[in-house]
Amino acid sequence: MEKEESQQEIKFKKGSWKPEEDLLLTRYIETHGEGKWKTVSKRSGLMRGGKSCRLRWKNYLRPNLKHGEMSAEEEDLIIRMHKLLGNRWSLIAGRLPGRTDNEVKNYWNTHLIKRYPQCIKRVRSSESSSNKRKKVSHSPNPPTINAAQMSPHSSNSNGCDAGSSDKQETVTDSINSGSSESQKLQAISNGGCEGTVAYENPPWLASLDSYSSISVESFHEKGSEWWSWLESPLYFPEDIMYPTVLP
DNA sequence: AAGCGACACAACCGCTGCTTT
DNA sequence: GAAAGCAGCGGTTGTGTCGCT
Repeated sequence: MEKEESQQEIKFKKGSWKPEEDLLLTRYIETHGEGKWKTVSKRSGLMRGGKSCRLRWKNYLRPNLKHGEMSAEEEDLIIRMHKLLGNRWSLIAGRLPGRTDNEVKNYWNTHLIKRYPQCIKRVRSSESSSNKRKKVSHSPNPPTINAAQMSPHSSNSNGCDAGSSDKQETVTDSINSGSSESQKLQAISNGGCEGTVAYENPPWLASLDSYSSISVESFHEKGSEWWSWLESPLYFPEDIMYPTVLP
């Protein structure tokens, strides 16, 4: 049985999708709806794996998708969100109507990464200390957010800028190490910076019931409030995280 | 005009976590 | 509670296109 299926998988077609395949998939989903991708791949007549079907639909065929150049607003939001969430592309894409996680990821990797190389370092160093993919809610509701990744970056007069990979490591190290609960919370609420926090703490800190995550329920409840806060210029002063735009 | 390298984007792969049995 | 199956995510790779020599 398993052997049979694995043999069948070998027959799955790979590579670029042809217009007629797109049409088949679109018609099938319009009739039967999304989901059960394994079934889609079998019943639609496509010789494609379920994963491939899903990806094609989500990234290309789905209605209301935007293609083409990112607007300045979208780009700005990506930068802000990336600073906050790191490489959580699906979350970032969720705030960009019509854009997919793959598109955001590609855009970041091809366009923005050149302009903000200091940010790569920061994310990599932060991910190296918490490399495991963070839990994301299965429901369509907002996900669980890892508090370490949401830590606000303080303004500073003590070299504690948000672009500092060292400082980011300090935060995550502190959180991941065997520090006490209160020390961990301190590390988060200070954004890893000892001393003054020049910018107002984020509203979600008040809702933290543990150092590691914010509950789905509380995020759902307060989500829009937090997002609008996130999007405010106060939170990510451009001159701190991105002091220069490289030529 | 041909060859080559860089770039952009689509698609694949491996892994994780949730749901179902 | 354990195992299996499935969906989704992020990293990586493959391929087509464009510009330069």
